[in-house]
Formats: sequence, structure tokens, C-alpha cells
Amino acid sequence: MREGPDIARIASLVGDPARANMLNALMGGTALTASELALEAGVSLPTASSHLSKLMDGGLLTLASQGRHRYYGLASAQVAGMIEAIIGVAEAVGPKRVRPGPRDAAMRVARVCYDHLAGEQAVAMLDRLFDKKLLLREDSEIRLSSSGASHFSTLGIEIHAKARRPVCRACLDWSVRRSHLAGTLGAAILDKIIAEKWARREKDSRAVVFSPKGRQAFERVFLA
Amino acid sequence: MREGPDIARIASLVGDPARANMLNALMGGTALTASELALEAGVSLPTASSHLSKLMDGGLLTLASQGRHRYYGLASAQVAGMIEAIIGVAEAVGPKRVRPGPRDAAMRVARVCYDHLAGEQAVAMLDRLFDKKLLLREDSEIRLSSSGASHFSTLGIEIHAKARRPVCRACLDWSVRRSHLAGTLGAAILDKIIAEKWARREKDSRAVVFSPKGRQAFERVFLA
DNA sequence: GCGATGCTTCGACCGCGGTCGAAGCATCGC
DNA sequence: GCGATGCTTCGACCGCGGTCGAAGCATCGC
Repeated sequence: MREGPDIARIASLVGDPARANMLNALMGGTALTASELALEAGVSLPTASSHLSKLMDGGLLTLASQGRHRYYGLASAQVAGMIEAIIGVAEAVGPKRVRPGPRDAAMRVARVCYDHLAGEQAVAMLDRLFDKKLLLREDSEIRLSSSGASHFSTLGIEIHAKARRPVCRACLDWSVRRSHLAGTLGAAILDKIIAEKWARREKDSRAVVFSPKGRQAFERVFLA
Repeated sequence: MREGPDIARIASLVGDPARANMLNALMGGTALTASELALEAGVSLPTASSHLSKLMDGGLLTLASQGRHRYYGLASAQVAGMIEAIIGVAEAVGPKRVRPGPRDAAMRVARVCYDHLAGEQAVAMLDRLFDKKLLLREDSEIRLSSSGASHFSTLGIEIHAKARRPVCRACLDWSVRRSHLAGTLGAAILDKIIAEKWARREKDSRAVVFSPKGRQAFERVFLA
């Protein structure tokens, strides 16, 4: 017997197939209603509702009531990071696919993680942002430099300093096992990519597919 | 219903209290026998044995048979990283401790993660290794530079290139939410710290406690 | 070879937690 | 105000999986 954080409780919340499907759906970043999540998980509304209240109790979800609609979303980028880590182990352990399908390849290159970009493109971007000193590794955090602040402002990327959420954060990437950029800046950059139509979200998947022109634009702005 | 990696299966393996205790014990980095793990988890030997075979089937553990002793250990640093991520969420979500005890503080500063050092000290060390170009962020990996190779060799830190395990890897740190160094180099550095008696493992905990002199030595070598 | 040690397998028990239909509650539009 | 919509709560059912004692199996020392 041991003391400490109740990791079995958290893991068992993710350890039910219906709840895992719900959390996976929420990794897309969009908050969803109980009905949508029930459909996603393949269970009835009462069952979904019971699962959702458990996830809420466990602190994995947040709830935004808008009239009679109740939108459930992941509680934090930390929760998203944990789910990515579990996905990573499941991928590594799971039955080796005979050939990794095109969607898998797309997922490895670029995908949505909660509300920011993940995958090889995202990891490369974070590296370049450090190289160009737009972001600084500092002590135990990632900090936006003053040149970085004006740089992103010039690009039309507005950084909203939200309460309790850092502007920059590292998030571990399961496909390449390196970090990509999370935090409000990470989210704002993904917004920019979608708004500029450089890439589109693939339906019913977390994959982010760049158009040829969009890829060039992204590389010019973030990887040059 | 969705396709994809079976994250519920992996999470449910961690989601049982007995198994969570076992995995937590194995985060100390030492491989343990079934009897030791049964004690750790507070269950009988048959029960422990059943849990261990489930964890083996799920790919979370490796087994090294030595005569009639069978030593179980975590399957990979990736599995260790996932468990750290779950611990991180459990810490964040769990009941706020009235005052974080001294052991918690020690854990935040320096602790063992599987077989390498984690915590603020470890994160600071990785930063400095990048600053000094002993390690290089490259493409999608961390690489040892040639100056790094000779540097560690001078320090008496031998890097064993094991099959299927990278020399350098980033591992997400729950206490500061940044990366520290894993991989065979990360493991070798921890070995050095313990061998030089700069720090000792606290009994029945993952905390690593530096002596005053040891801390100075560590900072001179790795943080200067 | 034979008892000792360390672990796994077998079998039986049991209770936690997932499941859904029916009923209840809250907010909506008009 | 009243029906419609969206969700939660209630209650009853059920089966999966955790549990351990007893028995079995493998390797040890000598």
C-alpha cells in the first residue's frame, strides 16, 4: 500500500471504452454536448450522462452551459497531454498494422491535440521558434521573447492571456516523442492556420491536412 | 464507436489500484519480483501474479528470469512517461494538500523517473546541456554532439548504445511540465550521481536527496 | 533425488460498476 | 402557459473482473 496521488482513479476513468471514446473525441478540441458524445461512444444518453458526471467528478472535463445545451470539453491541456501519452503507449503496444494507412501518416505529420497543432510539423515549428529566439527556454518554462511578441503581433496572431493558462507550454508528442507548443500561443497559431485555410481539419479525425499552397505558406512563416 | 489504438485497454491496466501501486513501485527503476510487488500492492501472491500477467500481455512490463527469480520491470521509458503524465493529472486534480509535505517538495526538486533523474534539477540540467551545445535538438530528436560525447566521456559517463533504446530522449516532467533527459544517457547520468554519492535515493520513495556537497558538485558539473 | 523456495494456475466466490427504459427536471420557442 | 427539446436521475439487471486458498509446476541447493 502506498500514499500519494490517486493514479488508479484517473486511469480507470480513461479505462472504460465508452469514456475513452468520449475523451478521444474531445481531443479534437471542440466542446461537445452529451448527445453528441453518446453517439461518439456508442451508448445511450443515460449511460453517457453517467459517464460524463464521473469524468466531471474526476476533474477531467469542464462544462459550459449555454441555455439548454451543455458543452463538455477537456479540463486542461495537461489532461490532453496525458491522453496523448496513453495513445502513444497504445500505438506502440498495439498490433502492428500491416501498412500504416494514409490517415496514420497524415496524423504523424500534423494533427490537432486538444486546441493546438501536434505532429512532426508542430515539433519542427517549436524548434525553429527557439532557434530564432522568438521563444526562450527559461528556467522551468517557455517564455515569449519581446521580439517574439512583436513577431506574432505582426503576423496577426493575438495572444490572449487567459487566467490560469500559460501562453506557452511544452506538450509531449507521441508520434515523434518530442515536444510541440501548447498554451494560448499554440492555440492561436492553430487558429491562424485554419483561418488562413492553409490546412483543414479532416472530418471525424484529428488529422490536419495542409494544401500545397498552405504548406508553403506555413513553412515560409514558421519553418524558414 | 471509433477505430484506432486501444487506449481504454492501456488505461484500464493502470486503472486498478493494485496494478497502479505496482507500476508506481516500478517507477523507482529497480526491477522487482512478484513477491515484492504483491507486498507493494497489498494483495496476495496469486492476485499479484494475475495482475502481472495482465500487465505483461498489455505490453507495459518486461520480464527477466534469473533462475527461480523473475524480475518485472517497466517495458520502456515511454511507458514511464505515460505514468508520469497520469501522476501529473492525479496531482493536479487530487485533493489539495493543506501544506505540501517535505517529501513532496523533495520530489519536485529531484526524483527518479524509471531510470533517470526527473524534477526541477533535471529540467535545468537538460536546458544547460542544450545551451552548452553538448546536446542538440535535431529535427525530431535529441542528439549527442561530438563535443558532448567527449565531455561525458571525460566525466567518466560511458554511454552504452543499447538496441532499440535511444541515447537521448525527452521525457515530460509533471512537476514543472517541461522535459527532462531520458534515454541511456539520462540513465547513465543518474548512475553517476548515485555512484559519486552526490545524492541518495530516499527509502520507499522516488525522491532523490542531494547532500550539500553533492549538490555543489552536481551544479558545478551540470548546471554551471 | 528430495525437500525448499518462488511463482503460476485453477476454481469458486462476490461485488463493483456499466447498461438502459422510464420517469423527472430544466430551458426553450411562441 | 404549454408542448418540445435536451439532459439527468432512478431503479433494476447483469456480467466482468478482482480476490484468495489450494493445488500444481519449475528451479534451486546439496
